[in-house]
Amino acid sequence: MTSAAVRRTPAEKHEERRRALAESALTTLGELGYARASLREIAANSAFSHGVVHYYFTDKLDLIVTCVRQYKATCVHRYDGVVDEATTPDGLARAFASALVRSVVDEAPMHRLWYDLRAQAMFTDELREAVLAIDATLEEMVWRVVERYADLAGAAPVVGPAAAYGLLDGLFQQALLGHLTARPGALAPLEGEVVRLLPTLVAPVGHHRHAPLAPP
Amino acid sequence: MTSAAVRRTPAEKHEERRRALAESALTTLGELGYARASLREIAANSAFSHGVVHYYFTDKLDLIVTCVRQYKATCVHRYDGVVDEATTPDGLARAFASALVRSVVDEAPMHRLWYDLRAQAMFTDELREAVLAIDATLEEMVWRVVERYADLAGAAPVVGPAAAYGLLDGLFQQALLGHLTARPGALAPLEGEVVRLLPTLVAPVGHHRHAPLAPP
DNA sequence: CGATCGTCTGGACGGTTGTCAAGACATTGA
DNA sequence: TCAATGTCTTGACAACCGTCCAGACGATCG
Repeated sequence: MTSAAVRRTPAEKHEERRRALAESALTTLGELGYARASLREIAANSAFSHGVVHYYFTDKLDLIVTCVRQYKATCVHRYDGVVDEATTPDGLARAFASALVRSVVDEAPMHRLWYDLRAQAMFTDELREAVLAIDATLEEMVWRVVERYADLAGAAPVVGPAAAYGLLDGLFQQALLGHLTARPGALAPLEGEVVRLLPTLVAPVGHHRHAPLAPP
Repeated sequence: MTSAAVRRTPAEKHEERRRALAESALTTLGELGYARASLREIAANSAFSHGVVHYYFTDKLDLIVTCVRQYKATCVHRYDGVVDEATTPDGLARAFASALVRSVVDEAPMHRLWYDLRAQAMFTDELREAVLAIDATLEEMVWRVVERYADLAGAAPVVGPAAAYGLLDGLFQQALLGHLTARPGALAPLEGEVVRLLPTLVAPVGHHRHAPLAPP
C-alpha cells in the first residue's frame, strides 16, 4: 500500500468507481425515469454487469440517493457566471432567462428526473431528506439571482427566497413539460416571462409596499 | 331488456361500476403513487377481486387514464364559487388563496398523484394526451380567477393564461411538498404569496406597460 | 323450472425485479 | 513464484407484476 508509483490511494479508487457508476446511472435514470429504471438496465448502459451494483452500493435506494446528490453538485453554481458578469438589471434578467431556456433544451432528461424524484418524495419518505436538500440548494441558487438583480436595480426584494424559487420553478417546469411533450415552440414564452417576473420581485428601496415576507 | 321496473339500463350499470372502481382506484393511487399502486392492491382496497379489473378495463393504462379523467371532472369548477361570490379584488384574492390552502390540506393525496402523473408523462408518452388535457383545464380554471380579478380591479391582465397558471402552480406545488414532508407551518406562506402575486398579473387599463404576451 | 347471459372469483402463466452468493479474474503483497 | 486480497461476473432465488382463463355464482327470461 506504500508504493510511490500509485498516486491514487486504493481506498479512493473505490470512491472513484462509485462516482463513475452513479454518473452512468444518472443518464439511464434520466432516460427511463425512477420507476422504469431497473438495476439491470442501469448496469447494461454502463461498463459493468448488474451484480456490481451491490458491491458499490448497499441498496437500490443508496444508488438513487447517491445519484441525486451527485446531480445536485453539478447544478449548484450553474448560473453564477451569469450573476457575476451582469452589469445592468435588464441584462441580468435576459442572460438568466436565456440560460434557463438553454438548460431546458440541453439537460431535459436531468430536469425531468428531478421532477420525478421530487414527486416520488411526496410518497416515499426515504427520498425526502435528499430531495429537500437539493430543493434548498436550488432555492439559494435562484435567490442569488434575485439579490443580484435587486442590487443592480437599486431595489430590495419584496418576496422571500422560497416564493421567488416557487414562482420561477413553476414557469420552468411548465416550459419543460411543453418542450418534452408538444411542439418546439413551447420554450419561447419562458424567456419573456422570466424577464417580466424579475421586476415584480423587487421594489425601489424606501418605496417598497411590503416588507420581505421571509427575511433571509 | 324491456322491463319497465328497471330504471337503470343494464348497459349503464356497467358504466356505473366502472366509475365506482375507478374512484376506489383513485384513493389507492393517491396513497401509493403511480409506480407502487399495483392492480392487486387497487382491487384489495375495493370491494372486488383483482381479476375484475380486466373485465371493466382493457389495460392498466386504461384504468389509470380513466381515473385521471374522472379526477379532472371533480376539480374543474372547484373555485367557481369563489369567483362568483367575490365583490372586491382583494376579497377575491384572499378567498382564492385560502381555498388553495384548504385544498392542499384536504386533498393532498390527489394533488401529489397529479404531480406524479405529470412527471410520468415526461417519460411515457401514453399519458401525455390525458395529462395535457387536464393541464389545459387547470390553466383555464386559474385564468377565470385572473380575469375576474382584473375585472374587479378595473384592470387588464399583463400575462397570458399559461404564465399565470405556471406561476400559481409553482407556489402551489411548493406548498404541497412542504406540507407533505416537513412541519405543519409550510402552508402559511402560500396564502400571503398568492395575495401578493395576483396584483402583479394585472395593470390598470390604459396604463399597462406590456401587452398580454399571449392573447386569450 | 331450466337455460342463458352477464358478472365475478381464484388461480395460474410468463416475465421482471431486487437481492444475494459462489466462483472467476486480476492485481498486489511477501 | 505463490498466496491473498480486492474486483467483477454469472447464475440463481423469492417475490411481485400484468394478464389471462376456466369455472362458479346469480339474476333474468322463455
